[in-house]
Amino acid sequence: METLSTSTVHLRIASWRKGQAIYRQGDEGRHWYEVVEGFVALCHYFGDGRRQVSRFAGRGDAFGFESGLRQFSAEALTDVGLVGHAFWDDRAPPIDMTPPSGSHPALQRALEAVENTMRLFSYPNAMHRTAAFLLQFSTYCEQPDIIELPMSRQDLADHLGLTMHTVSRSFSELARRSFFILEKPDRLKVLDRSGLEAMVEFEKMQGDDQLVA
Amino acid sequence: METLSTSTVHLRIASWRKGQAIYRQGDEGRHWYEVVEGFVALCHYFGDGRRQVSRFAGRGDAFGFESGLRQFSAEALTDVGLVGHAFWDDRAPPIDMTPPSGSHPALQRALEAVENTMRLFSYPNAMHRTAAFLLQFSTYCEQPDIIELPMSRQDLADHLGLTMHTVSRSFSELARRSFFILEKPDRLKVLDRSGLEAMVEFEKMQGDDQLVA
DNA sequence: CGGGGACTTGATGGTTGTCAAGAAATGTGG
DNA sequence: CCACATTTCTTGACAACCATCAAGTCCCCG
Repeated sequence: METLSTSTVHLRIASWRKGQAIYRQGDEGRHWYEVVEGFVALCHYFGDGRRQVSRFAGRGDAFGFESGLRQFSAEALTDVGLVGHAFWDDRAPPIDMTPPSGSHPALQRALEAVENTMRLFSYPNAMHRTAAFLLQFSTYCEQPDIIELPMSRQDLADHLGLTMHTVSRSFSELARRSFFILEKPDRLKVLDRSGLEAMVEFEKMQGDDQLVA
Repeated sequence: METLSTSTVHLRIASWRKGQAIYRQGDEGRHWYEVVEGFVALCHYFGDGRRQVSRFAGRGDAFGFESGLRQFSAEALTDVGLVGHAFWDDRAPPIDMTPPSGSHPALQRALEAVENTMRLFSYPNAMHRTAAFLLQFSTYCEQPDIIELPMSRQDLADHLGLTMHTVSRSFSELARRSFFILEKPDRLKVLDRSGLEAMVEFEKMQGDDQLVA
């Protein structure tokens, strides 16, 4: 951990280089982190080599709440700047993580992020799932119609439960249908955002009269 | 909400009947809940009718942390007993939801539960995914080798990202291979637990030398 | 005992994973 | 700055898997 500056004992700003692991599955957790700059992939490795990317964390997101052994690895997709918070020091926690009475704690946001990811899996096919992901991810991008992807096709595949090939085919198909242009593999220019939103039936979510039993 | 007893202003024990909704997507969240008895499905409805069951909550699990509008519906799969905690009253929170310094707060457990669900999606096919779910769920069952399922095949399908038919076929195939016997559709007797565990390559998770980049 | 819902099973077509090859992008050394 | 090597990405062909449609069976409850 390359410390750049230290404001208090339990709060450190540090940076990692692209490709480095911030921590690994199996490590003992001592800190949780907020992303200041760049992108991090949180992923779980299985014994047989499968990898599950549970979410990508960008500016403002927090991760690393496992206080015992890490269940995930945190991998820097780009050069990354983080604020690290020590678990063992709970004097004046820098972010409110107390019960959900008013404030909006980091842990709750992490839960929502994972739940958002889970929703991707309800889409019927690879193209819809890919489109839904792109819309989700576009909120991280500065220009509204340019999506720059810090992660590889394999990272996306491990996130979406598909293969790299199917992800690539989905991109190509969406581009063929003029939803966007693939300027480079990791940079796409959105032409028809509302078309994408319609395609993924963007979570009307209003309490439409769904009944139980 | 049928109140059975009231211990303080912000903590109520209540029960729901099988099939009832504890709350619905779109409602305003006022409480979070702990399950005392029975099972609850947390599910998200999409505008086009798709349903995603993000997790099942059993005894000891907590749910309902969305303090704004509910993103999920909570549906009672069986008769259910719950402890409800009001958000707006933070005097003496009944369960520790403070930062992860030692204790094991309810919110953190919920995050882990969703992350566990996500791992199911990394399995290559329906049978493996089903087997992995059954092993996960068996921890709720009292007798180690009898799994009683409170949820329907459709609930399972919405949880696993499959159709009811494929879930049913997976059950039949696993039974045909003698991993268990389907005594009834909702009750199965496990014959070969270690075989199931081997099949799903049960999370060795040890920091085996996985490298990044 | 009878009716209705839930579950199971068969047949078929569409989608995705696999295997394989080729194209594009990236990095390196001259 | 260019040539080459390496990695990443794309695309094609084929097989395996799953969703769909359609019956049929089982189970639960009246």
